Amino acid sequence: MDAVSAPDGKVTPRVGRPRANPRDDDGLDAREQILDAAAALFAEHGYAGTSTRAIAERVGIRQASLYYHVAGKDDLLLELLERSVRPSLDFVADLLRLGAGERRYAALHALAVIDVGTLLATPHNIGTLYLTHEVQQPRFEPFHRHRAELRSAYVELAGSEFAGSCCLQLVEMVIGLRRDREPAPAESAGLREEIATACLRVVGLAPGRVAAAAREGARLVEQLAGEGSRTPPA
Amino acid sequence: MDAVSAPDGKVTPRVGRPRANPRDDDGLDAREQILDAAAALFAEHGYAGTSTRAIAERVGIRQASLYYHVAGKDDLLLELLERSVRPSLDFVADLLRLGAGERRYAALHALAVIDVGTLLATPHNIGTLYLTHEVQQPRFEPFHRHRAELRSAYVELAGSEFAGSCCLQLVEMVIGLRRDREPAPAESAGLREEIATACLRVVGLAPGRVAAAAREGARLVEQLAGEGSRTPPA
DNA sequence: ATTATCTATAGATCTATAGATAATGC
DNA sequence: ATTATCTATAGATCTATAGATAATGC
Repeated sequence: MDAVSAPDGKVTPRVGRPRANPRDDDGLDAREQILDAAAALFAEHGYAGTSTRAIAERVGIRQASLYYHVAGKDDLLLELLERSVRPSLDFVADLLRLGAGERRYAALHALAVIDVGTLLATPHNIGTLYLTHEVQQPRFEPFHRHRAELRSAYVELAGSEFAGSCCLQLVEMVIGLRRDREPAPAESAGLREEIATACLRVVGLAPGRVAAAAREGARLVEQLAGEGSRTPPA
Repeated sequence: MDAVSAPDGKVTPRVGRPRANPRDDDGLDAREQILDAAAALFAEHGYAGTSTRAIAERVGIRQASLYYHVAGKDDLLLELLERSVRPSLDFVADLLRLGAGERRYAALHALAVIDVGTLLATPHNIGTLYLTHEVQQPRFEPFHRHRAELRSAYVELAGSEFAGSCCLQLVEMVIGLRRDREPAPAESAGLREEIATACLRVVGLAPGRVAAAAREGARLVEQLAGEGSRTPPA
């Protein structure tokens, strides 16, 4: 046994000097614990409003000890941002292929369902960080590239720049809904469908055809989520 | 003449010790100059990312001199936030009255047009501050109340909580569009219509009735904007 | 005399680095 | 010996207050 995860939450001996205020062992390695603490605090107080000291305190270590695991605060934000787009992005290529021609609307529905799902599955509602102003700094360019890829998938499936923007905007509504009131898992499933259906309406699909496209979209989601080793989002 | 505004932009003598770095006289009083500088900097670097020193420097005064006109940084943010909702809110009562019954969709369209208009008219795209995390502090409760009023107007006209959220979300899309690329005034008019029409579609109005509701909505906007002493938004 | 600024500064941060130390592993 | 932490601190902020000063107004 490798001296880290305890199957029952008991404290497990670690290499290195002991922490000042050890928390219950959650089985995560130190970097992951730090990312989780940062996510929670960034989401509540914003990036600039969160000090490295506050992050360290939540983890149970001293402020300076963060730097053994992490290059700096921006390092943390970048990784969290990436985790909020990557899972959706993993499906984009397949969806664009499957969505060529007739099944465009089904694919759009599926993309929305998946993307709302990853935003819901994200720990501590990281999506709130999308609009933090610091994100515009060149340091976060990799995230921007990935989000732009996602956006252009919406544009292609929705049929125009404007319609694509509307869909992305509707999908990201889930961030605010989740902030105002954490939805129960049961509601979440319905929310994914509702938002995806709103996307179909906003792009101008005739109401008579919305239900069919939604059904076909749901099939696409199951097909893609089942197929790879990927986890289906929440 | 009252020693402040110069009709031709020339420097006008002021009461009080001269400023360290006087800018060209823009005719605004000091508080207004400070608000404008704060808006520009908050929008670019965020609230937490903007120091009082930076605001003062943009105005051409020393950091400490701000406090003669302003109680603190949060004072500035609150006032800017209020200015981004108040103009729309001034129309809400009338729209809810006019929109009872059959004209609900026309009133929804009108509300969206007006609201996109005020977000477009806002100096330095203040709307970006809606999602700044500091806004959640109790200090900014007055703004929250006003935005909640606006939101519930959308909910009432759209017919459900969810549909109302969708509309508000679509309207606020203009903030991001404006951030990515400042739209020319000519595009702005079209944008208002496009977004308002997207709202009608997203709430499920039959496509055949969208155009008529949009026309009627446009009439409502003219009627309301013309009627009071209020300025029609940009 | 009044007004709007200035200079100077206290006190409270905050990030990141340097070097010491308390565990385990061999 | 290696690892993961600790303590201590430098250097750079940042907000807000106190008191001085340079204009205009009367």
